[in-house]
Amino acid sequence: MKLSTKGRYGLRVMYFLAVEPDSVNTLSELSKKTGVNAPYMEKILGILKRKKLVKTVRGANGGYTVARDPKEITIGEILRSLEGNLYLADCNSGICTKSCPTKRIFEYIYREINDLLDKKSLYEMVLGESNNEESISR
Amino acid sequence: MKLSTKGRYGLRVMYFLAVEPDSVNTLSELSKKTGVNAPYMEKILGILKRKKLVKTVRGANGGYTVARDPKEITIGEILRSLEGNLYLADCNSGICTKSCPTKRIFEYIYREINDLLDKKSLYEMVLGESNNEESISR
DNA sequence: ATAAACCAGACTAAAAAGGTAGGGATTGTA
DNA sequence: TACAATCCCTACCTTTTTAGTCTGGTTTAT
Repeated sequence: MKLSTKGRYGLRVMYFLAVEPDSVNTLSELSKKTGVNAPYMEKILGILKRKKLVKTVRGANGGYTVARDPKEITIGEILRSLEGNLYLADCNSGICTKSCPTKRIFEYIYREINDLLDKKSLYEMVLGESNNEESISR
Repeated sequence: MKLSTKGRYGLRVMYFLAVEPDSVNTLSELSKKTGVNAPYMEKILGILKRKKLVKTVRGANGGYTVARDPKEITIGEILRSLEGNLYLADCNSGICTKSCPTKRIFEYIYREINDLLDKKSLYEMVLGESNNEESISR
């Protein structure tokens, strides 16, 4: 159970976009800032665009911006859009019928993790450096 | 970000062992109960044994039992033993230097998820059916 | 002895992740 | 209008991981 690079790189690029929400970053700028090769970064940005987390400006002088107020975008939303659903359970096997305890525990964990991730906004992450320090590094 | 079958099957088998902590289950019994084919179940049990989550009795009439009091075993311990560390971050790239916000957010999430998983014991999972119902299905 | 059980490691097929490539569409500017 | 800068899209490929299989052990109660 590990986040893939898509999730990590995706969150990283969202950070750089959120830092300057009013300026347009080109793919090559974002590739440089994040340290991720351009074609792969482009793929990730494509996903983020389809999920309406980034906006694009096409043509010359175009590029990418964050689609919405970073205060309204949660870490959970970003990760789910790139990692697929964080759904852990998957009760196959006739074993787990109506009241399967394994299934219920997975559903519980699933909800808790998502709640947790949705409590943290992209904006808080940007602020992290300064005022959130103490709540983050315990 | 999804649990592999190892984690799911492993938690399932730990549940069946915890339900009757005093009886010895053979591999084939556990394979039947969990609905997982025997050779693969055996592999999973091997991992759980090395992690000291199950005990074995070798030879005829042998089998598997839970190694410790289910109250002392957490869901997190089980999942980590099968899924590897749930470590999400991994700041490569000179980009993320001393005060990388992405790294810190991942470390924060990592701790929170592990805290969460370690708050739930195997015993509580076994009880789930009856008294934990309302806290689990919200 | 023998049969019932666990043990250990190597092998393989399938899926997912990670990365590449290349051509197409859009648009600001000269 | 031409052209260069830009996003856009799909298909492909390689590597790693997952999931499962196989074989041949070792241990021990009867």
